[in-house]
Order: sequence, then structure tokens, then C-alpha cells
Amino acid sequence: MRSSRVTKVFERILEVVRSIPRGRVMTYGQVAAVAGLPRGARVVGYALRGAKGVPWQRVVGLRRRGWAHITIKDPIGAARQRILLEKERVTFTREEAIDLERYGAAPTAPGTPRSRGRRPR
DNA sequence: CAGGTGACTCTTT
DNA sequence: GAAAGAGCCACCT
Repeated sequence: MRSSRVTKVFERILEVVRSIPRGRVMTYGQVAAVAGLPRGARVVGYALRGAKGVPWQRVVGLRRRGWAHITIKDPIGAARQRILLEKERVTFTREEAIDLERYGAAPTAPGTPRSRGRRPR
């Protein structure tokens, strides 16, 4: 039945999202990597689209290394995410960015060098 | 089975 | 530095 059917991959993604502590955030790419889909950032977004019962607001888009921001297309949903995050004491910069060094919940230490999204072949 | 979609992210103009 | 292009990948129709 539509999205009621939660597949294995979906389940893993949602589980990772649930593991994000209050007041912390993770990027779509990080959630995907932890869930076993290193290049599945988009899939995370897809999964969260109809996700319920998970702190979806703690998943944000990566802007530059160390900085994230809300990437929800729907402006209403984006506004709601921001409000929810601010309730958890997550602050935004003037440019609507979130400091991952401060609020990131990623397992890897900030500033860890790694290959960029486009796999070097 | 094939083509379409997107709450992503990186490279190239 | 903004905009467009291009990979990516599970799910949907």
C-alpha cells in the first residue's frame, strides 16, 4: 500500500534517523552512508518524504564542508523543520546555515578527508 | 521490464 | 558566485 510498505533499505534509513540525538543533525549523505548506501543521499530524502514517527527534522542537506542547510523544496515544510530544530536549540547563521562541527551527529570526526561525491571512477 | 521521480551533492559553465 | 549539468539509487507507475 503505497508508502506504508517499508522496505529493508527504508527501514535501515529510518533507524539511522531515529538514532540522531536531540539537538543534533546529520546530512542526507551521512545518513545514507551509515545505512549502507554511500551514494544514496537522494534515497534518504525519498524515504523521509513520507516518514512518520521519526525525527526527520534532524536530517539536513550538506552545503559546504562543515555546513548544512535545509533543502526541503516545500517552503512550508522547510519552515516547519527550522522551527523544530530551533526548539532543539539548533541555531542557524544569518545565511540559514547550520554548523556541523557544533551540531553534527555524524560518526566521523569533522574535517575528515574523504573522496568527493563523484567517485573518482 | 522500462522509464520517471526526487527532502542530494558534486563538477563545470 | 550563481546556474546548469551530470551522476547516483531505491522506489513508483
